[in-house]
Amino acid sequence: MLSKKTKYGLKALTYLASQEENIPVQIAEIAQHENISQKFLESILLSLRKTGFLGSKKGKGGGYYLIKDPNEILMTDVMRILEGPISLVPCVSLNFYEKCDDCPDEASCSVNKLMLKIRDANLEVYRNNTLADLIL
Amino acid sequence: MLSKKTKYGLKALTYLASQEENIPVQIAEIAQHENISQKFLESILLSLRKTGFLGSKKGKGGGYYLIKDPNEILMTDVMRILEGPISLVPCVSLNFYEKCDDCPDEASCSVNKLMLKIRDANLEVYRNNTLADLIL
DNA sequence: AATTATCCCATCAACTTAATAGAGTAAACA
DNA sequence: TGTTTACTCTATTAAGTTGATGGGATAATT
Repeated sequence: MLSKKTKYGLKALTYLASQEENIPVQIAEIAQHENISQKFLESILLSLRKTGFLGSKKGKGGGYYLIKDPNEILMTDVMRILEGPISLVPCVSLNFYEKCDDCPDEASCSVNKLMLKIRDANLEVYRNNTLADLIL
Repeated sequence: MLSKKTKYGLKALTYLASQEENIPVQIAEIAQHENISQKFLESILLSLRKTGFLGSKKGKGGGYYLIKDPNEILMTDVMRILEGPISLVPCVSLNFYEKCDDCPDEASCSVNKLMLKIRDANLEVYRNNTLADLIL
């Protein structure tokens, strides 16, 4: 299941992408428009800012705004920040590789085999979709 | 992340598929061979039996065995039993469809749009892989 | 009857998620 | 300069899920 964090994050990014560029949008406005708990959205936007997707401005007229062009925001990057590894199993992860503690040999592991295919299928989608593609 | 239930279930199925047909294999043997908690595996195999993948036999010489040919066991079916819906969001699920409570309109939802593509990509993999494909 | 191994109940600790509260900081404006 | 505005940060918490375990019931061999 997709976490609400990711769901909310994607919705917020989409909302920002549909706004005029570089005009800060307040958390409250996004939260209201997208039916999101404002406090929860706060922390999500913060993490998107810290990872270089968003800029922010404090005080009156402040808010969050996209830093990059929506065409250049890849879903691979967004998903890794919001949802974590794209792989369902660490032993097939490109960015978060880890050996499975219970598995003696990856080469002969049936789960590894299947999850490798799933990883590639998902990467294919995320790599070929930018934030711009999510806007109607 | 893939649940351990699914991981263990897949490993157990693979192990059974590599055995002689119709010869029951004991839980203990599978658990030992695949490094799985025996008690946990018990409940997994039980659910695979109740859903028509496995047969079982009690008493001495008992155990679990595959009912169908590995070539005819689709990963779509296995995954739905072990892991649940293939879709990451209920609003794009074929078998477990549900409207999102927070989303007023699916047609204009960016999450829906992306997750539809992910669902199709995953279905493509699971539909084209049988248990037989997992065996080396 | 005794042994073997599945069946099925119920419990439990650990972890994660989603949400909330509240105090701190920086910018704008009068 | 002081007040308002809105992001920043930490901490807490309720609820749910996961993975594991224990114990007894049931059925099939020997």
